[in-house]
Amino acid sequence: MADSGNNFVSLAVYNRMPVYLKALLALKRDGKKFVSSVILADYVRENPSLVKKDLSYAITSVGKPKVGYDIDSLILDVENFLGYNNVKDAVLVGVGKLGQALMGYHGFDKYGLNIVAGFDIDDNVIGKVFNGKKVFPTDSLAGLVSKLNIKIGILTTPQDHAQPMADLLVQSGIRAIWNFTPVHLALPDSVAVKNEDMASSLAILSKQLKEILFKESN
Amino acid sequence: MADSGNNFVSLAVYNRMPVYLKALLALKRDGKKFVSSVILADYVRENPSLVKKDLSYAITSVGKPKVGYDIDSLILDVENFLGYNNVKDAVLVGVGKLGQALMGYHGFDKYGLNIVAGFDIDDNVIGKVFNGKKVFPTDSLAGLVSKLNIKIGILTTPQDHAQPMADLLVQSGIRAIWNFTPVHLALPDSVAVKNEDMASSLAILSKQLKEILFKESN
DNA sequence: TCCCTATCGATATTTTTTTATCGATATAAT
DNA sequence: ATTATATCGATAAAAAAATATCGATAGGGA
Repeated sequence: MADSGNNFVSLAVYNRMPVYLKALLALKRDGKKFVSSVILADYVRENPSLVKKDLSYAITSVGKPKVGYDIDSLILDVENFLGYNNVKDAVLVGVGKLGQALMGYHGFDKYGLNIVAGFDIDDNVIGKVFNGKKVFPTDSLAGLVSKLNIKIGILTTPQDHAQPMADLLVQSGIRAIWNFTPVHLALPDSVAVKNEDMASSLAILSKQLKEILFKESN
Repeated sequence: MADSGNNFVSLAVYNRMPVYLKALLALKRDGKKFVSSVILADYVRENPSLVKKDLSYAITSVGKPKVGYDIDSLILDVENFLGYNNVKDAVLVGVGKLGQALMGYHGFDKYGLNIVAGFDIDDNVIGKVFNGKKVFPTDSLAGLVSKLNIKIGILTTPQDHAQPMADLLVQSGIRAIWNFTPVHLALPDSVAVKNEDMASSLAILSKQLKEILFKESN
């Protein structure tokens, strides 16, 4: 049954769910109507039992023995679980190359994320428009955030502005920060943080590469 | 003792290690010489026992009772564990906004990652230079990768080019792909993949935000 | 129609990860 | 010099996560 309210679901499940979704969309494109946990597990390289348990958090209707799950309905369930249907407004602070890339990324619509505006201190970008979203001076951040009751902030500033801008976001009423800077932010418990940690990713990739090359040399 | 060779260390450790490193660098900047597992755990919001166990994978010298670990030597150990000292060359495919941001990002030096060149099919970027790295046509990718024996490819293309370009990378001899596209890549087992999954990150951030707001409303 | 089989969903088992405990010891205080 | 204490490092215990098992059942084929 679907997880209504606040039953605990582990972060690992949240990490795998979008992977299942990508697989389901690919299977749908291939014209498939049903998929079993075995097929899906094979596709995403997980264990079928794990897939069944994970999907049980999202699913609203039962799967059929001998056939598996209805792909269309499963896609809806997973998208719903991930919150892709309820739109979440966000502001972005630091409109450099990365900030521009994120403002211009059309994929966020799909995830239910709507970047309302960008903020920067640089006159060269203030006033510019990326993907229909305008860049404002950081002075005006607090006003807009509180007026529109925005809860999510995306942080793409240079390192030395990360903490001050995070503080400004929090003062303005932001309660969740998606941190693309490599800075360890000091924030109150009342604010959620997700660090997009390139260092970790790269370390994991290197480790895996090392393991693959090691296995071959033996 | 430090993990030499191929003793298994879990991905969770690899995820936390860069967080410890950031904390250690911050403590060093504050003039601290030693740090205990309790202090470090408090800083990164983990359990002291976990910190001790994690650090044991990286550490080469023992910590002192009543004092803790020597910060300078611990920083070296963790950087070594993460492979920041041995330089890893990489190529980047897809020099759009995100590709340019990554090519221009100076932080990668620190992690031991050296982007040697960018590749694209668009004449508007071919020939341009970002952060001292030139952009070449994708035709020339295979030649350069095999000549320089490069093992890591960074994928920042539009969605529809992701799989073909991943295939090209693999054919050229690339053995590890850092995938910034939201595409599920079909690749042989002999190639490591790390998906930089924005969908997962955002889902986790939303979940945390929801939990925080839920907790307050009760 | 009646069996055979693939699969679900629930639960039991196993494995992995995290946390707690404890003896040894270096440092600081008395 | 002696004592008290904070910490390490090893290991035991607990918790969490992943995997395997199994009865029930829908669908396909004899």
